[in-house]
Amino acid sequence: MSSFAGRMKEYPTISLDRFDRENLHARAYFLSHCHKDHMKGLKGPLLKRKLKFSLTVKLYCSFVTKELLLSNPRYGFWEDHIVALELDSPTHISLIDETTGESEDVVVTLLPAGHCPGSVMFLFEGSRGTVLYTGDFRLAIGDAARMEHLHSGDRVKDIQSVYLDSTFFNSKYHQIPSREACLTGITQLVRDWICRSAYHVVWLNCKAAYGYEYLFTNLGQEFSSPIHVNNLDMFKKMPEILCHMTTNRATQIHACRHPKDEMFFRASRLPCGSTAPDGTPLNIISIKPSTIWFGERSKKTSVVVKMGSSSYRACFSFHSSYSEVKDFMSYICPVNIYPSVIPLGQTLEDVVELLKPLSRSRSEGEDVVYKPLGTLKRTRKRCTSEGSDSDGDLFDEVATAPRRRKMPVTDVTKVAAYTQPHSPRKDSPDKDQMNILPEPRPSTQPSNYIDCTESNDDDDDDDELSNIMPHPSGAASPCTEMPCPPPTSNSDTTPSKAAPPRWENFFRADPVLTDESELDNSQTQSTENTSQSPERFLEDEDDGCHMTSSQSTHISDEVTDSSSQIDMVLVQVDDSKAVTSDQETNGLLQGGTCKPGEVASDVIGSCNEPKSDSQVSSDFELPPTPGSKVPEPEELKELYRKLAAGQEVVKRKIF
DNA sequence: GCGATCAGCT
DNA sequence: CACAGCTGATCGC
Repeated sequence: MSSFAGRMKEYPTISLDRFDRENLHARAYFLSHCHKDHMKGLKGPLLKRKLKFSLTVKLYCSFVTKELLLSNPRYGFWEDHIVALELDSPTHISLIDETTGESEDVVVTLLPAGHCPGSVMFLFEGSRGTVLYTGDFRLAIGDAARMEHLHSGDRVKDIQSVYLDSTFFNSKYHQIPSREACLTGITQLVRDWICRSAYHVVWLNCKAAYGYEYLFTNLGQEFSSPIHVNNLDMFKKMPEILCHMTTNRATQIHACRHPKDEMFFRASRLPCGSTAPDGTPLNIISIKPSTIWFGERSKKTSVVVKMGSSSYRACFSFHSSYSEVKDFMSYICPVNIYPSVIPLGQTLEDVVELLKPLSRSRSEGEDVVYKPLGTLKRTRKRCTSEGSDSDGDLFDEVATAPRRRKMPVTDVTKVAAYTQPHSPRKDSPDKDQMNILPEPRPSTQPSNYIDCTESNDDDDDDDELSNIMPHPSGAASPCTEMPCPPPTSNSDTTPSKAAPPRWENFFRADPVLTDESELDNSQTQSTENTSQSPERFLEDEDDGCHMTSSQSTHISDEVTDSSSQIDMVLVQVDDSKAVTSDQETNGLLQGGTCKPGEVASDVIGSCNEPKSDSQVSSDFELPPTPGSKVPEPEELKELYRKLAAGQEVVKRKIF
């Protein structure tokens, strides 16, 4: 959470992302994005009164932020005082003191921040130097080099100060998998689940905040099925978002909310109350996007980790990792870096100390080398990174920014994707800014997918699945192509592949349950229907869990090597890895073939029961799932025969 | 009645 | 482990 007080040393007459206290006297306001912790005081009565009598005080933000802000009527009084600016378009602003008439000019440029729809950074240029206020951001490594307005000609601008989103500037978050990698993992889990039957639904447990639209729109696109959310009013002018989301509950992917949604989920209900009209209980998994949870893991994990029988954590970050921040700051190498977020468990001093090596600010003990011919040069020992200066600039002027090769601006799509993918055109800034859809990276699609490689599950409770899964042996998902098969009343049959689903025939739009007794009732019923043991609820909350390893590594806690910036590869399972190392170690595949109804793959780690560090074989000694199909001796025999012959025993999905 | 602040909760 | 909120209680105006 931002603890930025609102003002920058260099330009104290403007306020950013804070609108209370001293900021009430600002000459101009800037809002980087529409998250509440950056809007403190924005609807305060004092500010409202000030606006009423002011002709010059404005709020500057992106077009999307303006739209999102004004979709909340409580901010309606800002309407005539908001100036929406295009991305990457330097704009001259006069900062006028209305009492004295005194004026100061600055040029501000909005840079895409990749944090949530409409989020931007503000670059200010004026008589007191060039400063960058980052707001909250998620940029990938190398993105800064592609940002035109951080450069002047071929060189990086000389930036005096950066007011930095340091949320994850901590070695715990040294590496966070890329947006694409996280998306791939989540997509795969969703695919595995919703393709089992029409009654298999996914609940994305996302906190109510802008920032998940990237996930929603990509999933919506991937499965040609819109995501159910409570409200879409704020996106009414953003067709690219709108077309992948819906307020119609008859869909398989949900991101709806309810004040007691976790309780609903534990009762096998969706927050919206949607049910199948024929009374068939829905099989719901929850996916909770998290970053901090992953950062707390001492071992590397997959991008998606199974928590309980039907709940998953998926890595997902709105903020840049340590490496990404480091890359960004090393590249622009400002004189000062002021953190605007103090991560939990750290002090301001900790963060400042960590940031010092990335800035040009003079620190104690740092030598100042005087140049015989006039200007002085500071040692550059710390302000280096790849492509840094060679000896050639030994006599650089003090004010010279570090020399960095600007990248061709041909690959800005990824940088701008989250907020605005293209350089805005003058004729339709709105439309441009609302296009937040990045192109998914096809290269990260798995080439081989093992439906079931982890049998080290908790589960004693996936009955609902075993009743429904068409392939008790845990073989490949029936869904091998999109769109998903239509729902069938007999879920034990493999659905036909061609026809698109007709959800209206299978879902009933019941009013959302609010009555406790009704909820309790539904819970009872649901429990009966699905044979879920009460223990499951405990497991879901179990935090004493232990990661299983998988091929896909994750947040790395190594701070030593900044060169290893490779995104964690998610789902690349080659044939030789058709059996997980766990299984191999355990000489497995007896009871270790996939349990019916299991969603598991090399991408998905599991985290449901406390296990020993060595990931003991007791993983596979769990009692069989009640109601599941125990392999017949003939089947086992056949399995052993295939194993002995080196044949495939697990079906793979080929993409 | 409203806003600010905090505890508690996801 | 909670990234960004929400609700409810309390207090002051």
